[in-house]
Amino acid sequence: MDGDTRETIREVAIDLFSTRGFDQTSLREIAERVGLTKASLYYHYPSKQALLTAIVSPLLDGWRAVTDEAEGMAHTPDNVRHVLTTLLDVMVVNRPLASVLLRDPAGVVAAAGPLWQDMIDVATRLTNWVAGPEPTVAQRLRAIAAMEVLRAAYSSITYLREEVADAEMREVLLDSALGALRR
Amino acid sequence: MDGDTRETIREVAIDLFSTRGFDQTSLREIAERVGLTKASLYYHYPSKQALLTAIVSPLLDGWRAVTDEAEGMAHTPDNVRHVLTTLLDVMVVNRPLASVLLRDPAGVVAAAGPLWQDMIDVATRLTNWVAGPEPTVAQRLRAIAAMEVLRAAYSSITYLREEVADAEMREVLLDSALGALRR
DNA sequence: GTCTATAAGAGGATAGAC
DNA sequence: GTCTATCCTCTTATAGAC
Repeated sequence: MDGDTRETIREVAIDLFSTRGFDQTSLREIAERVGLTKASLYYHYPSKQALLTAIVSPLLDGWRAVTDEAEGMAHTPDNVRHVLTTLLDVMVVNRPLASVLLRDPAGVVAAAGPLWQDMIDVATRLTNWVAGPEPTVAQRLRAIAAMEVLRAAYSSITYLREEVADAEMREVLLDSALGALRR
Repeated sequence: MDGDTRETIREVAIDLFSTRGFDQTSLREIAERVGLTKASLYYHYPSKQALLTAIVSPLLDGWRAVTDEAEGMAHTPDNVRHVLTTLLDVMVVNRPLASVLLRDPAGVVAAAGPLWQDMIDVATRLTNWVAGPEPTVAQRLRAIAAMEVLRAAYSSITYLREEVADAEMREVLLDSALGALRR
């Protein structure tokens, strides 16, 4: 059974957006891979932008959940570790999906509009929490750096040919992020 | 004197590519901002791709210089610090230019072709050197993470509203990258 | 060196038959 | 739900006058 055409379209789109980029991927290509015509896609999604939104939303939801939880917690070393761990989980789970953002930020920005602003806002809130209360500029820079380390979960696809076990990646990157954070 | 039209075009293109993305920026927009017509651009650059190449090449050259120097050095803690420092300098100096790459990697990949492969190759060589001789998977992950920290030089534009002095940024990010690297 | 005019094509999106 | 056919707009790029 291939019951859910809508879901198939979403999966194909994730694959293409994450490798070729959002702008570089035409609806014709997606339709071809799914085995439909361009016009048929519009029955399932009213626009290319709507398709993008359907793809990206789960990641935003994940970030928001982590952020909401964090902001209810005191900024202790244990809690920082916990928050970074949870965030890393979200990133690893949504790996293919997040590549969509990294492949063509400009295209996503142009298409996603307010959704993108939401992502910036959530990411900013999270970075601010990680930086701690009344942070110095240096602490804020370190917080940004720590977040960038987690991004290595995606870059590693480019640079490491061999497969890395999710568990090892989580462990190493968490420790590395904490290293980037402390003075 | 506005003697060098060619250089003016390059500067306007960097500005637009880095904010709107390579694909999202049309030659019409560039021409408009420069005060020429689209057709006139083609007198100075034979194609949009050639324009991109002219923009990106200096960054590639910078990376290559750092990489070549690194590969002639032993992998000692002092040398690692030196290499990361030099790389950070290159990134800070070429900040607007590097944003072109980050804004629309997919578009750049599609247009730059072999040039892009060169960049991947150089970045890979550098990451490998930073990981040290016969590295474990964990060491390679940490090397990737350290490189990502340097990228915070660019992300900080998004997250830090206030201006950060180049000197402070270099100091903090270098220390943070070293923190990400060590176990 | 810069212009006007135009070619040649791809993209997203819609109308309406089946 | 899927199709064919079409619209409209925008793009990169070229031809040729000045």
